[in-house]
Amino acid sequence: MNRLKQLQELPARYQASETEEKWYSYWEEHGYFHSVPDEREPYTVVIPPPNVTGVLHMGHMLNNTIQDVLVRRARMLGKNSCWVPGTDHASIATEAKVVQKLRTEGIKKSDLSRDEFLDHAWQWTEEHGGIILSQLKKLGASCDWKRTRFTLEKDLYDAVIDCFIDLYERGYIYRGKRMVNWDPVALTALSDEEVIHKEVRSQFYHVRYPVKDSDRFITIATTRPETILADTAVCVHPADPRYRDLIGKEVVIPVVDRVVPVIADEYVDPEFGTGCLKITPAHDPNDYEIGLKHHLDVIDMLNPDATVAESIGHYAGMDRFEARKRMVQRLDELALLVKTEEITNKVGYSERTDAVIEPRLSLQWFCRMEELGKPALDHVMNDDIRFYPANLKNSYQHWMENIRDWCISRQLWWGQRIPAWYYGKGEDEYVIARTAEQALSLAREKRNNPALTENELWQDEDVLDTWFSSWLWPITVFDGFKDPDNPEINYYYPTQDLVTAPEIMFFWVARMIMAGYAFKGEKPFSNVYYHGIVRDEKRRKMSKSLGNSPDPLDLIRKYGADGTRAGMLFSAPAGNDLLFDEALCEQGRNFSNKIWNAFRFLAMNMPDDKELCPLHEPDHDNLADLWMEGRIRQTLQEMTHDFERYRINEALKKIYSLIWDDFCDWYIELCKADQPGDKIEETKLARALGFFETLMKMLHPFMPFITEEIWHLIQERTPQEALTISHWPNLPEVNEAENSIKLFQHIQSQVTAIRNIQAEMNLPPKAPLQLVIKPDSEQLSEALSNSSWIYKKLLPVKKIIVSPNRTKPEASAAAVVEGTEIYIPLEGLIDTGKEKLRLEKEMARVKGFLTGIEKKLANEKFVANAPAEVVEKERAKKADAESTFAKLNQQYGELNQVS
RNA sequence: GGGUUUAUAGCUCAGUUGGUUAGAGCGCCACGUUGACAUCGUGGAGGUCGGCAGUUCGAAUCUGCCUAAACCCA
Repeated sequence: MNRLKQLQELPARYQASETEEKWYSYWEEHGYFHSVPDEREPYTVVIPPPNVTGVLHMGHMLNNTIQDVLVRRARMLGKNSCWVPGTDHASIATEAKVVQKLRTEGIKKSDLSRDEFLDHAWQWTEEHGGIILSQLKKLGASCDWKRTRFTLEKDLYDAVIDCFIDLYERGYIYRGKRMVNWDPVALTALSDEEVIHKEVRSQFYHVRYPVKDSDRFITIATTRPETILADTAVCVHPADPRYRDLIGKEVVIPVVDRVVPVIADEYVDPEFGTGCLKITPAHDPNDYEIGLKHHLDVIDMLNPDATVAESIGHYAGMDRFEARKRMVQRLDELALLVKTEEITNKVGYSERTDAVIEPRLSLQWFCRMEELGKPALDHVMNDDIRFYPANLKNSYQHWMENIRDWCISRQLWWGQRIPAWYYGKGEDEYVIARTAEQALSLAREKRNNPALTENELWQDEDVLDTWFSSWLWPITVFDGFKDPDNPEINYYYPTQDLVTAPEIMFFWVARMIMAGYAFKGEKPFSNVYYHGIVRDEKRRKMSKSLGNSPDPLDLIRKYGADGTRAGMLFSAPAGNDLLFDEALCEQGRNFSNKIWNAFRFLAMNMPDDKELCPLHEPDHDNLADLWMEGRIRQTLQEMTHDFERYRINEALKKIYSLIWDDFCDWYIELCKADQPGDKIEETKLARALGFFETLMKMLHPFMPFITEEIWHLIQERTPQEALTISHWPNLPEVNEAENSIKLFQHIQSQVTAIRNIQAEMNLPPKAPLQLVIKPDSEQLSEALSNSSWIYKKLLPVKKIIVSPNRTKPEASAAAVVEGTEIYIPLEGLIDTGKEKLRLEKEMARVKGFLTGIEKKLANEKFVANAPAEVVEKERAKKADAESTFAKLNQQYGELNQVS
């Protein structure tokens, strides 16, 4: 009784926050999101693990909303849905945050031991870790929380070490001195992918170097004049006539007065700059290559923090940019600075610290990519793994075919420590081992020295790139390294869908695919759905630093999680970036409210004394029922098609329109009792509730909370009957469905035409109308007669006559809808001038249409060449248009007689 | 410099193998609230599909060139 009363008195507005709290904990308590292997088909998704100490941003919102829609739908389709959540230790980002935090406490990283630092880092992780996961719950993410993993937890740590050792033994990992991308703020090497090239305005300094034993000069151009200090040659194109005679001579490097050779190499572009290139092998990758080729000296002028090294003898300890200024000044004083021009060039910045990357020669660990990349490329190109949108295969292919070895060592402490133990300073004096003991015995063997002690061994100080652990994620979350044949990995792997952004295709997707084939001999997932980047209305990427990103949790508070989810998805066409607009979340909230009020209206019509059981069998004598049922079936098919192509926003738009336009604006209107205040007939109400239930199922993956709420308001349900674990609707085919839809839509068009007349003739919306409907066939006439109640529900009908033989009543407004003539007698009300204008406009439209078709049909080539079907269709269109025009013309003529 | 993609109503986007005087949402305009919803209802006005040329009976849809923009790689 209480419940019935509650239903009668629902608030006029939907209250999102209480509802969301209630149902999320309900779902969690009943373990609906927990998956264990069983006989069902698995549907597995691994979350792209966010940074453990991060907070939810708009990109996460979009990413996880999409995953949740897919996972929830799969669950309703009867699959064993398993969405594995977790976080990433984000080596460089987290370490930077911890260092910064310690600095505010007056502690320098260099004052701490490795263990002390890691204690601080773990403490930080425990304080901030997992915030983002709890935020995902607010969004409604139906993750299997019991499976939450972290890339630095023991099992996953061990897996990374196993992986390193395995690859080392297979010859894919090597140590070498190479030119790497050096981040002088984070003090670590980075991979190529972690460098962002930005276009900037730079000064291009033209500097002349004196040619030794001559009064000539040779002019070079550079954007980094401080590196002159480390020049070891000047290079020209061998065929460049300007400098040909200087090849083999020597020049004097300004300021340091070092004498270096002038060499020739075809690498130099004579058109660019002065055509004369200064060579600094230690500080530029191309120069390094030239240096190797010509056996040049390598002079490293920078300390790790990008200050000038003591050994250079000038500007020692000075920051590189300060040194640059001073160098320019000095060159000017020496009258060697020819000119300065402003140019646009690309400069590499650290993805994490935004510091200008310094190419630096250093000893690092690398992973060979060529062989690992081969299957990863092939299986994407042959669609074993499908990309959505597919055109991203092109970038993938391009990257894969030009792949370079991966620098995997990072000069950081937060991460998996490289399992290399050294026993000497030589580049090869190391062993790879899981433990110190193992290392010792290996080292004794390798060195052939059984007396070697543990104290003479030291482990590499560095850790591995975070992506070197992330690439194993689809395997390690199911303990596929520790226990390669366990039932879980056998059941869940390969996973089905991966949802991510194109910007991490190389960082992560490509490498996961490599790892999948390298360690499991099988792809890690079948489909990769790439969504766009969330941008603001000015197309700027949303970011914290720009301050142009709303706080997702604020959005959820304002518009509800459902409204926010809908808003994100509305603006998210597959593959395109989305211009986020808060108005779309508002639209989502309004939609929630619309649904709420539709239900509230039905609830108000419920009997006072008993529960009403929703009916799922339509009334076959009620055209509206047959139509609604047909529309639902249609929409289900269309949504299935959209999901197959990952067109999630399209699917949402369809169910949105089905609920709002079809169900609320037409179906519910037709359920209403004739008299205001009277209740809806019980069986009609029961059927409306039946449809409502189906619609809630169809909307549930997108807007899980309000749908679950309404689901339980419609009927009392046991936990086994919760919407989130219910089955996706599957409506049986019905004969005549198509005809019912057509007939109903014909009536809809008529009703709209009549409303148009009401509006254009300025009739008060409630002024009673007489309607004369003149269909063009007996059969249609009978069908419309049987459904004449529909007109009465939707329009203020005083009297309605349906007959194919009626002539036009005098002084009436008229219209022709798909061959059916409509008259509205307006004795005394009609404004003949206006009505004439209306008809003229309509006639002009039809005439224009007709002219187009006649032209086409008059074209002999068209009639001769076009398929018969098409020609036939044009002829039918012509006949229809002619008939409509004739009817309109007659109506117009009669109007003339009246006036 | 190399590669990829995009260019359709004021805005954001649909438009299946070329064949309905081009569709949706938002925005805009007009009218409307004693019967769920103004976080609402009803009706309406807006594009000839970036430009040029071509293929074709027929092109927003195919081809070429041009212009503009975005992204990736070097």
